[in-house]
Amino acid sequence: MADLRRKTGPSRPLGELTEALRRGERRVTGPRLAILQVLREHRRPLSNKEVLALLPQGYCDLATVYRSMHLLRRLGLVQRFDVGDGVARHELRDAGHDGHHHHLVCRRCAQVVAIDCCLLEEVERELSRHSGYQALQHRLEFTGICPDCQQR
Amino acid sequence: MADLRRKTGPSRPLGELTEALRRGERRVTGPRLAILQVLREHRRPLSNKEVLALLPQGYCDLATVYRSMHLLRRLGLVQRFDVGDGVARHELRDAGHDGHHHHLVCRRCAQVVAIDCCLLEEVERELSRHSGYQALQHRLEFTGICPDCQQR
DNA sequence: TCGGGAGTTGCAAACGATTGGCAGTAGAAT
DNA sequence: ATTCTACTGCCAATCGTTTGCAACTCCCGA
Ligand SMILES: [Mn+2]
Ligand SMILES: [Mn+2]
Ligand SMILES: [Zn+2]
Ligand SMILES: [Zn+2]
Repeated sequence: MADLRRKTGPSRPLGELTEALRRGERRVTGPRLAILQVLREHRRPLSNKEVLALLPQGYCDLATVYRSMHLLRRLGLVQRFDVGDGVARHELRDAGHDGHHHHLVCRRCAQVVAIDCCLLEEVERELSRHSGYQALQHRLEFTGICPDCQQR
Repeated sequence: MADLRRKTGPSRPLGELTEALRRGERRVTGPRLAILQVLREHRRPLSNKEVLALLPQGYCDLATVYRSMHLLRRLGLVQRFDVGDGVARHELRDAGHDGHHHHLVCRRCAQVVAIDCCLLEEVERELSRHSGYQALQHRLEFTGICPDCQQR
């Protein structure tokens, strides 16, 4: 089995991201640029509130973060994650391949381990053949107790 | 690869379920029995509202459904699913093994295909070794376009 | 069979995340 | 600079879920 741990590479350049906006007939605004910067600098699933908090003081409204995140997702720039606590989180996608990936989250302290490789392509093909469903996608998240939290 | 489709067996008997309640120092009440009946008769992920609607008219309160579902989950009798639409769903666990399973849901009509086997035990072992995390669990759901919806 | 007490329930208010309306603001093309 | 719209801030509205509390009921022991 391949190494499951993820070696996070550098984020794709900001210019490439704004280019995606223009291609989508969307405007490159202050709030959107700032949100992209935050996502580029913090490469882990962030809630919209967290994104807002990481923005310059009072820089934009929470509703704008929500709307921007919807847009970025429609454009395929971010991936959405649901841990099951009723709060959506987003993370910038890597360049190249479709960039989707998965996580291992500690159930006590929420520490996150990123998982680089996805082992479900073959499963998806088989599942598609059996079920007749097409254009399969999946969401997969692991939880566990991290080494630190085990010592208590 | 094993057959991914799930052959749903009969539900575990009601007596076995109420026994679990008693073992957990909990009382076997009218609402809890009725909710268990609904879960036994509809073996697919149900939202709390759906469960309430399937109950005899005005039988119990939505808050009671929520509280009961929490309890059933703590006792390990039901499994919770999050499709990503902000609504939690629950399904009765099978007897025997830990009973967890996964689904393939159509993104257009929400038709559900149950997936019997879980192929992630080996992955979890490997992931635990690499990361040091313990007591791993996972949530995995597939989506796609079902055969019916493809013809449009 | 008959209390009594802890566990449960119904009802409504509270909550937190997310969305929608709307009038004013600001990209960007001309 | 002008103009056309997309976009934003502000705030109310939604929606799923949780919680406080008084009334009720399951269950055990007398
Ligand atoms: Mn990640
Ligand atoms: Mn199922
Ligand atoms: Zn994957
Ligand atoms: Zn599994």
